[in-house]
Amino acid sequence: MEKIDMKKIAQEANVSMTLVSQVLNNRNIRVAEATRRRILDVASRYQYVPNRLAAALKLKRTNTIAILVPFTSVGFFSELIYHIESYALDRGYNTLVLNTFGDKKKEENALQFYRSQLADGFLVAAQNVETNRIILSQMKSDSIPLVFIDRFVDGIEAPTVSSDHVETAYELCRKLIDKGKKDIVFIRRVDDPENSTLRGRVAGYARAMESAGLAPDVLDFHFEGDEGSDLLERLASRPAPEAVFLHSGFYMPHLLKTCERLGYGIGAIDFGTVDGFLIPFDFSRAGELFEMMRGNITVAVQDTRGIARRAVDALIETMEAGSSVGPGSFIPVEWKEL
Amino acid sequence: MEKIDMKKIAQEANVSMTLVSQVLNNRNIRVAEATRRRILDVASRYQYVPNRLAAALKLKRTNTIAILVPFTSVGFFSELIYHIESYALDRGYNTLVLNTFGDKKKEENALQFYRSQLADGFLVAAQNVETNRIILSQMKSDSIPLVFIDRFVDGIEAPTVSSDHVETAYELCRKLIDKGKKDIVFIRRVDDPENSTLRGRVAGYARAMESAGLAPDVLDFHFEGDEGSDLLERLASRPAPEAVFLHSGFYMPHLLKTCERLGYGIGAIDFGTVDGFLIPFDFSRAGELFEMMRGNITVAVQDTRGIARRAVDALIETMEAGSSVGPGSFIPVEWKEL
DNA sequence: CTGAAAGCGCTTACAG
DNA sequence: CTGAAAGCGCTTACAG
Repeated sequence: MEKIDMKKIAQEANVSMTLVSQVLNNRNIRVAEATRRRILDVASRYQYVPNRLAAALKLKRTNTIAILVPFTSVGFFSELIYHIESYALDRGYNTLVLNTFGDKKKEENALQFYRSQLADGFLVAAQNVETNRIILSQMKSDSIPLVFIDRFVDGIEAPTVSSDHVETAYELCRKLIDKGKKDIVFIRRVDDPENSTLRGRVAGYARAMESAGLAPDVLDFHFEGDEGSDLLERLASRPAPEAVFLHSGFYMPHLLKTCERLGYGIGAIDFGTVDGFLIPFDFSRAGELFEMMRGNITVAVQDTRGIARRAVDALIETMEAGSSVGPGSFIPVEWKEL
Repeated sequence: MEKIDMKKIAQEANVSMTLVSQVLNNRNIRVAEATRRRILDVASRYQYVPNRLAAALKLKRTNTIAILVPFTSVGFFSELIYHIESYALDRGYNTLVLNTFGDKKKEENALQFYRSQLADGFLVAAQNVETNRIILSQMKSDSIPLVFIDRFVDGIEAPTVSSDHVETAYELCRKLIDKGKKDIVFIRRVDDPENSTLRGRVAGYARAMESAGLAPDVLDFHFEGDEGSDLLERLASRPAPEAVFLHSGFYMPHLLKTCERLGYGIGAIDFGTVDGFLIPFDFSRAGELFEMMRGNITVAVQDTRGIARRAVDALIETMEAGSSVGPGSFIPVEWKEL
């Protein structure tokens, strides 16, 4: 089967390429119905599929939204991608996911992508803030439409759609305080310290503690899969806390395993975190731990669907209007206690 | 900041576009070092980024691999994507994930994508077999490089990289038989009946049962999220089984919830499945269930990393050699008992 | 060492 | 109603 293009269709149907293009793209021009049929017939006979590369080159628009997120196989970002892709498709846009794997080099490459014109707009949850600031500001100066999702980069003006991380953390910490806890440690993974989400949560936690006359107590750990974590050592060097505020549910299984190895009386600890978590089937003693924790878990669940839709709307608005929409929006979280 | 292209760089540097292209792409031609510097300087001064659309249009190659998979936020496909992207990048290829959401229309669109030249080759885990057969055979006749991953479509000749689903199911069923179980029901979601993976597992299960003089017993259910499932009714109409072979661990939480609602003595049932599973944090009674199941779970865990790498290798070989590699390969599974 | 020119497959004023 | 022609931004023979 030989390769077919518009030129061949035009020859075969005895019309000009102009007409072929118009008809195939459903432009509402007046064409003789017979001519129209002829063109369509030839196209389908040869199983013609347009070359989007060529069209995009000419039109300077690809009808595609790029989503830049750190890779996660479960949880917040994974759900977010699902909802973004699904909703963007409904709104007539293709999507392109650029995973960064927490790798500076890869995130940089992904961002350089933008000027290679493969996408009309970007939804960005940047991970390596330092690396990205430069590229993101280039994007701004080239007026590439850009919306931050979940997190933002200081100094880059773009709408941000996210939960209100500060308020959420404040409320979560208040809930722990209201249960009578005083010794509440905020546990955070620090591999990504400039992450605005994390910073916001720390700020909300600290404000809640201070306003209750308590001293904020932040414990940092490093994490590279179940192997390279120093959480155990960090926790071992101090007494077991009364309550724990873990900045993201993503690390909850790891935290539980660690607590277990340290021999903590898990039933006595209150846990608060953001976003639900999943326990792996081969997590030994998972059953007992679950039982012990019952009644001591507070979770702020982010509305990934809401965030996704608002972000896509904001980006499309920016792309189509050519103007930046407001300062972004906060999407409310949902609380779960169990 | 004005838009910069090769033409402008050429003018600015007082050379031809040819030279600019050569230098910027590191072609090893002999250029005066001064000229070379000049070109590079101008390019970086204007923050030049090449238009990959234009290059791809000319070269008829994008250096991109498309991955077509049904969307899953956790589990097998999610891990697979991670390993494919990561390894493909190591081998110098960009990737593009096309999620299908189990939607015929969307899968069709995604496949039509192929001839729009946005990718040089495809890794396909097709979900809607009927819809796709036509398009896939078009791809074959256009000699687009294609490798099936995990599952294949009958009648389309392309290498398939996957676990040996038949053998794996046979062995899994044997393990249950060896534990002394006779009443072993195979539970499967039937929304995707032509799925070759599922078919293979049923075949392996049936062979193991028959070779032990037992009657295969397959129970079908429909599933659309936790809401629209008829598993409860299907199970309720019969006595509790001695052992269950669930075709994929993905549905394990759903099965457990259902068993619990039916009041099964879960400790008495042996469970066998393929791929690990994750228990949601808000799964009520998860703890007790975990405890009851201990010692009764057998899982065949697929080697997603191995599958991903082999598949990418096979695809790249096909793309670069222009010739189809062999009939594909099986990647061994790993067994877990707990 | 270097450049002029054709062409990848589209779209769209512009001119009948 | 319809067509000839320019141009999107690259790459690559081909010719000095």
